[in-house]
Amino acid sequence: MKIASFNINGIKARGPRLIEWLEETRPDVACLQEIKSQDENFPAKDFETIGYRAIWHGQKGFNGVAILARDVEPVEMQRRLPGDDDDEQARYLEADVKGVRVCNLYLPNGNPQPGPKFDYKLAWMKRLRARMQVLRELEIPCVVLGDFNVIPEDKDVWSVKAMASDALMQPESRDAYARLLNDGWVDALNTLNPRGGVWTYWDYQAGAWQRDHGFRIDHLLLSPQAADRLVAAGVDKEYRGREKASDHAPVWVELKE
DNA sequence: ATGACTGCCTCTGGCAGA
Repeated sequence: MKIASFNINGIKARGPRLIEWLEETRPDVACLQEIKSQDENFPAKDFETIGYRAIWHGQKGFNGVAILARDVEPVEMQRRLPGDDDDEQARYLEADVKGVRVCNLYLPNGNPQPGPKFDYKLAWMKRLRARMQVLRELEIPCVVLGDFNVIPEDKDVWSVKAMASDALMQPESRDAYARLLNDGWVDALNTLNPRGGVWTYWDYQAGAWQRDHGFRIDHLLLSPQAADRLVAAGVDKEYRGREKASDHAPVWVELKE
């Protein structure tokens, strides 16, 4: 069972690229972030045409997440991250698909830091930890995946110096991410690539893609019951080099049936 | 190097992204 995550940076702008990727790689589940679409404009029919059913949580202009499943309807289990009723941003969606709990997130970027946006990021990560503790206690195969907007370690970035003051790699961001792993979640890409040097994002600016100036911020975290079934994980890097590409590449994990 | 690019919803320039 292949479960993928893709920050598409606008579902309207990325439509053809997205359909192309789904048809070429055929993941069982595809979690999308930054759909930047209101609910009524979500192109569900385009996905049905190629065999995917979807649930989505949109928002005007930015954010927005969706879960697509091949041949089956994703069963929605949670919408919005619990812990703050005033949080209106569309960043979290959970579903059961073929016996696996799939939790799709778009974690706040947090720049500039310090400031209110960074405070929101850290508060969001605290709420995420609480949710993931509940999920882990279910003792089921569960994958929490998406754009975490955290560079976990120095080996996950092309230049530590260039990114030193960025919210993505502040000690507070990294500590909050490390706490998730310490609670018993397995970072699939890191486990299979312990030496680092694996990127999932390349900036549009300054020829970052051509120079391979990237970093790893899209993650797939596995509950123990999912980690037991880990077969492979990877980055569909090639899609970052195509015409009208997102600035993120898709990431995926393969679990034993 | 105050640089760079892209998408969104238009107050077609300002914000957000990372």
